[in-house]
Amino acid sequence: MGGSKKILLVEDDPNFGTVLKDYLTLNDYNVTHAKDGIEGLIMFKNNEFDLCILDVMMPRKDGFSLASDIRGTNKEVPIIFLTAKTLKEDVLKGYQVGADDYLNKPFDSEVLLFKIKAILQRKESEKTTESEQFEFQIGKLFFNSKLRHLSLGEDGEPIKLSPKESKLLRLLAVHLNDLMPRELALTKIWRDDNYFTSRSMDVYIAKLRKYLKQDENVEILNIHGEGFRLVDKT
Amino acid sequence: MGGSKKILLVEDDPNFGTVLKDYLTLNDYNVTHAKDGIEGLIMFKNNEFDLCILDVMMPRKDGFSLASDIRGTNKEVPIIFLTAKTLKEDVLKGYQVGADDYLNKPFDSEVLLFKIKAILQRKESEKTTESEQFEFQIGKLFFNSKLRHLSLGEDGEPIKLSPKESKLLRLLAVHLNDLMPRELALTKIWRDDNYFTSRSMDVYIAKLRKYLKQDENVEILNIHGEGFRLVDKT
DNA sequence: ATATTATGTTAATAATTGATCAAAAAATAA
DNA sequence: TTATTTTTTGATCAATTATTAACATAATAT
Repeated sequence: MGGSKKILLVEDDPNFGTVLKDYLTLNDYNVTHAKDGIEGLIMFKNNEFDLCILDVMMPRKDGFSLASDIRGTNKEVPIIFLTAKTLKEDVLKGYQVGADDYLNKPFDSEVLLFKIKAILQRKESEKTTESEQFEFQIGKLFFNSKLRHLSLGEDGEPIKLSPKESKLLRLLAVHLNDLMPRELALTKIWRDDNYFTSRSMDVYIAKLRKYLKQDENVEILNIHGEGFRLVDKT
Repeated sequence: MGGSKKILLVEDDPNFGTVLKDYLTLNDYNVTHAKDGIEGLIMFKNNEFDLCILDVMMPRKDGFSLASDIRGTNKEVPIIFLTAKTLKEDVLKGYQVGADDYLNKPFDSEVLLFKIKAILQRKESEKTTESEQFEFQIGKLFFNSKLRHLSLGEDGEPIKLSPKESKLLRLLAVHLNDLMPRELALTKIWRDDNYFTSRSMDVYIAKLRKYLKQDENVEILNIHGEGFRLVDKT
């Protein structure tokens, strides 16, 4: 089945895990079942998943720790926690680590399906808005967001950009000559919108401005309170 | 306080409702408390809310029914249900009617805060995708409400407008040659209709009039006690 | 006619947001 | 580990924006 979404299920209870896997498989999801956090992380790194369902209490590496690691490499993939505990600290910890949803065991499987569907739909509509374009020409500058190279002319000696520099420039380039909302960058790249991430972003804008000085027709303008605009006056 | 989000809280238990309202207010939300579904619906129709928190079991009109009515006029606003019941049918019903989240009473208030924050952030970033009209031509003037630019001719040197200036001009432009009720601007832009916001709006009208002088055929007229009218005599 | 309320406008002030440099902290590679 | 790169944070300054006061005129009602 080609179009089925890939789910990473990390659950140490073999019975429950198997049942859940079968249930999801029956509902047309492509499920990979990892037995603990360590295994989960390895599988995550070696595959591309559309969604992660993590048990919280697991030997070797708990769900929170795993979620942090996952977020370390991927700030996009939706995460759902399964937990027997209803402790407030746990719930908060979950949201802090970037959970998309939370389910207390025992839960109804139909509810889980609903949530999965809702979350995947949300992500889907976000994704279609922005293509996976990674090569841009901005004035005389050539920018490859995958290689993180910025060069003057197609084969000038490239400046190497850091991951965040590159992601930010890419977002700006996608919205060339148009507004790139501050919030968009903060939620997409920093995954949190607060005073500090906002300051951090400003620092990156300053860095990019330096790089872009190579072409005097290219600049990043601020729209106060809204965001930034990468303009090409050529 | 300008930036505080407006929450409609519909809860029939007076004690619980008041406590919750106070708690949210303390956390910088602007809370309107309705005592039952009917009152909630009236309030919803007369205001602009960023989020609705609805109790499920209420006299006169239950939360689901209210949610349907709300969705009837607004498909965007996030809805959180509060419920004592944990019935699966209820949860599904809630999601079907367009709930964004679900909380079982008793819940921890900090968790609620987290959810509110998460949901509002999500909606905020979705909003930027929205395709609202943002380009207007008024006489010889070209106005882009997203970039907050006003220029004489399609590519004249643009005047930069402030956020409120831009929002107000946009509302006027949407109602070009027609009445733009004072109340509309106050609820939509200032999110509060009182003496001070009203005076503030007058200040902004004065500012806009200055900008619009660029085209002698464009002006803002007052309709005493009603609002303003942006006219293009061309 | 006059009291009252609504609007017009300018300017001062307060509050928010952004730019930039430098240093600390954290993450990653050698 | 140590070295290097990347990211965050702090501090300071600059720019922008929103609100309010003050004083004006205009419209309406009694």
